[in-house]
Amino acid sequence: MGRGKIVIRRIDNSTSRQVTFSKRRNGIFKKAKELGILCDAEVGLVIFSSTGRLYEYASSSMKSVIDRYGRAKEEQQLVANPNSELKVSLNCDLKSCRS
Amino acid sequence: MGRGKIVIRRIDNSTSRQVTFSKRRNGIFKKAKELGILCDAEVGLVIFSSTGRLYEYASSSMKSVIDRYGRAKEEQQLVANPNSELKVSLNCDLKSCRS
DNA sequence: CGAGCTATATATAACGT
DNA sequence: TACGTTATATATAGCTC
Repeated sequence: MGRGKIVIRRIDNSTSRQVTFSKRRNGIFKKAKELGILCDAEVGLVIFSSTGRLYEYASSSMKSVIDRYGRAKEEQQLVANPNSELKVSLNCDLKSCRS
Repeated sequence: MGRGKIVIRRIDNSTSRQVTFSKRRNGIFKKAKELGILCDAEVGLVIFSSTGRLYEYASSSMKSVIDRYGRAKEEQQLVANPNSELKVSLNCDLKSCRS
């Protein structure tokens, strides 16, 4: 998206990499916000630059996103590896929640 | 970006919302991957659709991103609220790491 | 440097099937 | 309803200041 087409590989020149990082970081944060609003989704985005600096965006709060992520992952594990008497009822509950 | 300009507000029609969600989700994941590669950044993206389904992308692993996020947040707290004898040495260390 | 400025490359909204 | 298509809106690469 620009004057010339680029190949997606690490930008060697440090200055160019910083400039591109700044521009694209702004772009992806905007996209994340739009997705959250347009589609009523909960979005969490964490980015560490190559210099180690943290940038973040969450449509709600990062804590909320990470907590929910942990719970969702636990559910995935249970469904993939059912090993308790909760299997049947849990599967039913999950399926009924899906669109 | 399309046949018509849209306003960024929640899409009321459920079907349209799902379609837009699917397209934009793909788009933002692509952007996240490109940013990670081009700029040598560590990226973590978590999205919960309005139906509650989880979608995720991490340039490394989500665990790595979340762990690093937690550590970065702790550092931010320490720098913002210095309340220990570690203040001076920690500030020095952090500053020397910045570009 | 960091902040704009276009020309182009991409993403995607509105339609077709 | 889920997939292609394509006209348009956006993002952004390379420059300029």
